[in-house]
Amino acid sequence: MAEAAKTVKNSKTAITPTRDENFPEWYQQVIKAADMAENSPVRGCMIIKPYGFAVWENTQKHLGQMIKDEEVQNAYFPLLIPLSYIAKEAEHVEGFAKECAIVTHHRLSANDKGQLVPDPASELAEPMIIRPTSETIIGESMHNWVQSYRDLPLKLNQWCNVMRWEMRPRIFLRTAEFLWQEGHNAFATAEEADADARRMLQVYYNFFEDCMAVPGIVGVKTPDERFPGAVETYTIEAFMQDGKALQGCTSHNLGQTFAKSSDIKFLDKDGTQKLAWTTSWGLTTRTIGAMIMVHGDDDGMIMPPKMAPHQVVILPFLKDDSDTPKIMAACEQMKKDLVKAGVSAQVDKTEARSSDKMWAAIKKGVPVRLEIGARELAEGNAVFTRRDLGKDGKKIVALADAPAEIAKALEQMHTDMLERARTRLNGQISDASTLAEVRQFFAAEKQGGLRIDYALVRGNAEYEAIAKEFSVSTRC
RNA sequence: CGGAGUGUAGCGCAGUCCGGUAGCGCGCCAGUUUUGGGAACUGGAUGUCGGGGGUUCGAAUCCCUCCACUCCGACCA
Repeated sequence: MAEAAKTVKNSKTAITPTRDENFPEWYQQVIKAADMAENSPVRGCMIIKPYGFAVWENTQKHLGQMIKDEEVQNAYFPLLIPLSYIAKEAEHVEGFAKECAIVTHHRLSANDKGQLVPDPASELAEPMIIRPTSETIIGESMHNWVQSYRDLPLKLNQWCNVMRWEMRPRIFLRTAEFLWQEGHNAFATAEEADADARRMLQVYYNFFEDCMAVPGIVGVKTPDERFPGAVETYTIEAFMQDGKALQGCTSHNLGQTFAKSSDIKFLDKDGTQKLAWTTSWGLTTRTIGAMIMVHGDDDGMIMPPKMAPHQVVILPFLKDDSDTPKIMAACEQMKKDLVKAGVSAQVDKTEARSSDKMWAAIKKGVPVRLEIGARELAEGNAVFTRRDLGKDGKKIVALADAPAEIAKALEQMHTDMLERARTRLNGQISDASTLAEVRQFFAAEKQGGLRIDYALVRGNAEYEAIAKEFSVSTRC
């Protein structure tokens, strides 16, 4: 009887329901259990909590550097865009009109019932929209800044928030307000622009693999799914554990569409006025959702080491009060040694019981847990566990070797996570055994609230054929 | 924005049909014993019953209305 009860307890997962039982619900529970984000009083807008925001900060850190390495400069443009700007490009208007928030007044005043209302006297001569994307307002600056071919290429990026009034919001994946970086580049020739759109997609691809441990599948959007106004939209699709694809980020070759509407002209070497060619490329907080759905398990989040708010959590095991100062000092010293070895670490100083601290770390997906108690100090050992290997992944090393060993383990963990995700992805796609099934797979429309676009594995002739049919490319 | 469902303590829920003192489990706080993959006992605190309006002696419960969330559609750069 007691035996049976114990079995049940041990087999319990931290997250209910499990991935198999209800994937969308599992996703939300993981976010809650990891304390990453929550819904806000404002419809469709999320509150990103410190543990979730730290993941975004790591995105800014790693991807931000990769973008700078492409000789792109950071800048900042206004949140509000005059309505006339966005109205300059017909297709663009068509694409965004239905989800724009509009600012029409600049002041409140009390009406005769004492309620605060927009002051009728403060109505703006021209309404402003809250940016859903910044092509038009950055185009206006490019118009001013570009005179000569010597001013090109001009490469700008901004980290900001944008707003798209989504009807069915979903935390991280589709929110009315979200954070992103948007890059906007201008070139003198069509060839340079297309090469740039592809190169920036490659930057994202590298970020997906090298930092998020998410294997990407590169594709080109079909004409009706292109960014409004774009000549070509390149995309990276990531595959979730439920077999669905999620658009991770996009890179657009905008041709001369926006150069035309914003009048971005330059005097070329040959003395003639020419229109510039532009690109834009963006990656949003949605990728955090993708990371969760690619890596999480039934005990919660598993953070890829490079994206983890802290890579190691040091768990002090305290029993006897007299040992406490000694153990805490050892933990703090270990934290310093880890930092010296290039590993970010945090000591769990909460008063929770050891097992609760451990479960908190498991649910948050901290890559490595390091246990330090009286036993370790007495034996001169350190016990650490990789989150992705479960309780069987415990490793015992000499206390002094721990920092180096953990640094090594984190690297291996990244490799393993990427490999695991890639194997799963290949399995999902090769499950479709006939050409008809594969075609159906790529042509599939929305399922369970997540959009399925299209994707394919590179280097397979059959998939290549389908790729052609669905206007998907295997390389960028 | 169309269809369906839900809103009661921090979380998960019962109570609503048939109006009559606001409940349960977990969590939280205090204490004791415990402590290395989710501890046990004892005691305790916590509610504009989503908001507003109406019916009634009396509303979580009935009626109207608004709001939010979840799922299914539509939309999705």
